[in-house]
Amino acid sequence: MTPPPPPATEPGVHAGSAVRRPTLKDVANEAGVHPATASRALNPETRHLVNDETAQRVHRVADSLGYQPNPIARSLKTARSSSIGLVIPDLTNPLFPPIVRGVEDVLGGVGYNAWIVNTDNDPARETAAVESLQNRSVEGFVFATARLHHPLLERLAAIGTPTVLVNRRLAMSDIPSVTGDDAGGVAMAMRHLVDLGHRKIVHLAGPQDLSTGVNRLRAFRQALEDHGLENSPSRLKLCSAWAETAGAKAVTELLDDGVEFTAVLAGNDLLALGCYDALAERGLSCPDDVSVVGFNDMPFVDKLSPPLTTVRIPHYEVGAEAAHLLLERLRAPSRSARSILLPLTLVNRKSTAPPRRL
Amino acid sequence: MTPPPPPATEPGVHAGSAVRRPTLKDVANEAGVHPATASRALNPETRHLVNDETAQRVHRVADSLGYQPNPIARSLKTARSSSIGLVIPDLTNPLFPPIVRGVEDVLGGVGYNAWIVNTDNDPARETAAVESLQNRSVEGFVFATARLHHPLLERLAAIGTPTVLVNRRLAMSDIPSVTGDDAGGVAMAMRHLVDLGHRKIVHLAGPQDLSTGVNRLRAFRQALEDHGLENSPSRLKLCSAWAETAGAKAVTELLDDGVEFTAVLAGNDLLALGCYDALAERGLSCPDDVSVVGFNDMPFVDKLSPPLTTVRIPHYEVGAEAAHLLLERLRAPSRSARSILLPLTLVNRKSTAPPRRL
DNA sequence: CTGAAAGCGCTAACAC
DNA sequence: GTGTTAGCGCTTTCAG
Repeated sequence: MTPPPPPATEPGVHAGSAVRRPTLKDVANEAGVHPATASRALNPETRHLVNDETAQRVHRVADSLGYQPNPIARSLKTARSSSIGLVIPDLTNPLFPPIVRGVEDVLGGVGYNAWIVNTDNDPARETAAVESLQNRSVEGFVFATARLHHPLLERLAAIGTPTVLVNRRLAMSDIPSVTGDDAGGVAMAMRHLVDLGHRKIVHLAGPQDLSTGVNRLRAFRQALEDHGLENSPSRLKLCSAWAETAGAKAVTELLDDGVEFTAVLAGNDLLALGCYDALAERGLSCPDDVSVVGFNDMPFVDKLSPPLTTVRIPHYEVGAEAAHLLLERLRAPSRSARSILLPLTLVNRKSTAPPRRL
Repeated sequence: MTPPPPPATEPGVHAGSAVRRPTLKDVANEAGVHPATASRALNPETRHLVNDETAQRVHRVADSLGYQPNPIARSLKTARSSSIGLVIPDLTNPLFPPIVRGVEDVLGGVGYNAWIVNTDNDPARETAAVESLQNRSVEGFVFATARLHHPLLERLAAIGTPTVLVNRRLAMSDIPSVTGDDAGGVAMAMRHLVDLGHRKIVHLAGPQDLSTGVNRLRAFRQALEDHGLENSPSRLKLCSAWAETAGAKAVTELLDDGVEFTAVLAGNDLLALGCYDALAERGLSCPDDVSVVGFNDMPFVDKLSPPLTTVRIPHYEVGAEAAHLLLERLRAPSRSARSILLPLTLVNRKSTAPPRRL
């Protein structure tokens, strides 16, 4: 003799104010139980505390009413928000969207959401963003903005805020991170070049305040040594930014200085792009005159002419793994922090060939 | 005789549980006023209701305590969340990041935030996402996923949910939107081609269930007429997706069918890319044999060979304008809904030239 | 197993 | 101008 269900509201789409959304109390009343019982019945964690029959009734009523728990009220009570902060430099940099999707896809699977903020690499914006996210009670953070020395992240780690880094790491800290195996990637790229017969290889190194920049440079030096190649300082150009212009400038200077090289290992694809520009400007052909390999496998670098050979970083997986790490951390704050190194792959296209000139 | 301020806590960065974050009550106690008064003093909207002296004292105490209002508690009380939902097909499509940043940048300026969800163009995912966002009490939506016929959006509009569309619109509905002026863009592109001397121009039309697809096609036909060009059905290829493969397929079929053309107007850059592929496959050169113009000015299309001439849509501004429209709507729900058409620009690069072959 | 009661932090009537 | 009171919707002791 349950009362007839009320006129079914269109599930999922409620009016701004046309019909008040049902609350837990409504469900409880309708089901003839106390709100606390309804709460227990509806929450998977506590469902076992309530009589199975009652629980089913509550569920039926909830469905028929189109009841949806109010996460805000729940948050206020539990001080948990089912949300995390995802801090990136700039969404329009094609590196980051796959990471974001990786994070969101795994988070979404367990009812979590991410607040995304762009810092444009401005520490002040970053601090403000973190503060604002903390106000919104995020339970943890994923940062793609780590610098080698990063006071904010160090402080966050010190006070135990659940945090996972992606792509980049701090100089010294045990903050869990998910990064590509830069050293491995560089080794692959260098072996590729050496196998092709190249002996004079230059490196366009990225900013040395970021772990990626220093790791790739270090690995380059290691590869030089491993392959018995001369480690001349002239074979190295430090670029102040991961930007096309910086890459072009570096290669132009190399050329102007009369440095001999048949191949260049660019710290990333943007630098490689700049390299293409500078080479073209000097009437040098790629790969006939010089081979170049990039890093990241950005969208459309396969459309360049020649298509860019590059080291692919599994960005989506980076994001997904980071989300897993963070969730794990949130569930069991005690578990020791792990970091993950993801394998990279060389994508061999047309921008590398055996050296023609000495 | 104000009591000495407590030891200053590191502002902005609080421990997970080390020190409890100060609440309004703490501030009120410290300032010797009732929480309600503190609330009024701290809230710009109501600050005028309280004695200026008292208000200043409250502010001082709040600062010294590092007090930050809890948006969750406020939301629960006010039923407003200072957040909106931003629904896009896929963040990894380079079209969308600039839109997202446009939205977030203006929203952030007034204390709003956006929840971003990806639907992968799946209506079921979209419905689920909207529902989940409604649970989170978003105050409104920006949709980049509109189809000509879109029951969900129609329902949302019907019940008065503040909503703004970007890029695409519905067939018939007065939902406010911010889009590029597709008709104008196509007209510019066609005039460009005609001025170059092209008379045989084909159009690779995008999906016809999206407003962009039909608007660009309609404008193409209009341009044919305006310039006195023959409107032969063979000069048109409908593509089932905005994808490179679809573009390649279309052009290949055109070639196979012996259709004569010296220029192609691609519905978007991806289609243009496919066009490049198909042309190359047949040993045809661009722009020597055929000129192509794209649509969108995606990142890196200036790096193709030849660099793609395309119609640029100001995506960032689209997002920014949409945010403004939505905010306005949230402040004054009554104000009549406007839609905005943003001017497009032709980016003339190297992929168009006077026709060589007839 | 279920109900009662309290309270998360804040704001909005309503008094005074 | 300020305090009082109540309550947003939910969870969580604590009793029974």
